[in-house]
Amino acid sequence: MWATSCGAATEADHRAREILTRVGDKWSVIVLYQLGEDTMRFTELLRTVPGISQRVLAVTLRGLERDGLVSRTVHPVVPPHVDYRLTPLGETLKETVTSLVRWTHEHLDDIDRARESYDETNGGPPRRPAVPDSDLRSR
Amino acid sequence: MWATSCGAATEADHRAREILTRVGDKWSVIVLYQLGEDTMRFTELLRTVPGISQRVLAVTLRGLERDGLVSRTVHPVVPPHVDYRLTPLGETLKETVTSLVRWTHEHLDDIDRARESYDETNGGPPRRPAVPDSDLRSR
DNA sequence: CGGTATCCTCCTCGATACTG
DNA sequence: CAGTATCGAGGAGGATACCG
Repeated sequence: MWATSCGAATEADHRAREILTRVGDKWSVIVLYQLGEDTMRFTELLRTVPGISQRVLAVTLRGLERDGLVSRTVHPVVPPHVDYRLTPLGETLKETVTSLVRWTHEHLDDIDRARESYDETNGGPPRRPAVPDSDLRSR
Repeated sequence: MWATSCGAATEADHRAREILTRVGDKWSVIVLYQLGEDTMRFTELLRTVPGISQRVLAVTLRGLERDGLVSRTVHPVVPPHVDYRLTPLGETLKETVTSLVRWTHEHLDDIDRARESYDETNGGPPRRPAVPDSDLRSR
């Protein structure tokens, strides 16, 4: 229903690609995965997803919330307490996300080996374009 | 096994996130999905994945090939004939990718609605940082 | 046909600092 | 605790041109 022999850029295709961009985004998948395990607070996510910055986590959560995948609950206490959890819609994605993450863990080694052998036959790992040094413009 | 309460940035986690970046990349998922349907030639993919540029398709395929997910077969004829298809490793990802794409199509409307209602309660869709208008340089 | 080579432009992400 | 504001660097991706 998608891979029609004719490659017309339908509206649905365009939208689908847009959504995939969100779902496929670097951090969204991980955050969704974590929330699939349990309801979590902001700082908890910040710790559990090491490497993510405060700002990016905030942006990511906002995006997921806007898409209706994650809900945000503020408990009016002090200090503030905010819970994030999957919405029913988010739950429908849970299995797919889980299998994606699981696949990744199961095949880390395969990919490592594939890359090694690829880099061997071709010359080394993908090289940087080699900065022309004369690129440092006025600052 | 992943969501350990302690959020130490293990090597595996780091690698896993790297792989997710590849798998979750905008175009990779779509290309993998297409190749899941059938073996395809370069130009065929170029048409079937409307919106992708020649360069980006080439880069994407190179990446997938390096990761051992896609194989490239050159038939020494003129004009050149090159086939791309999933490797056995790529096949192991097929189901997950398919369900991801299917989910996307099934929930396009849900997401649209969620965004609308979100944008309604908050002020309009996420705005651009407001281009300082004096940014429109010569074109 | 199936790519590379360049160039250039956003847009994402990270670091840092400040606030309710 | 849970964010927002600001800034700056880098990479992803598009347009275009050319090659085997």
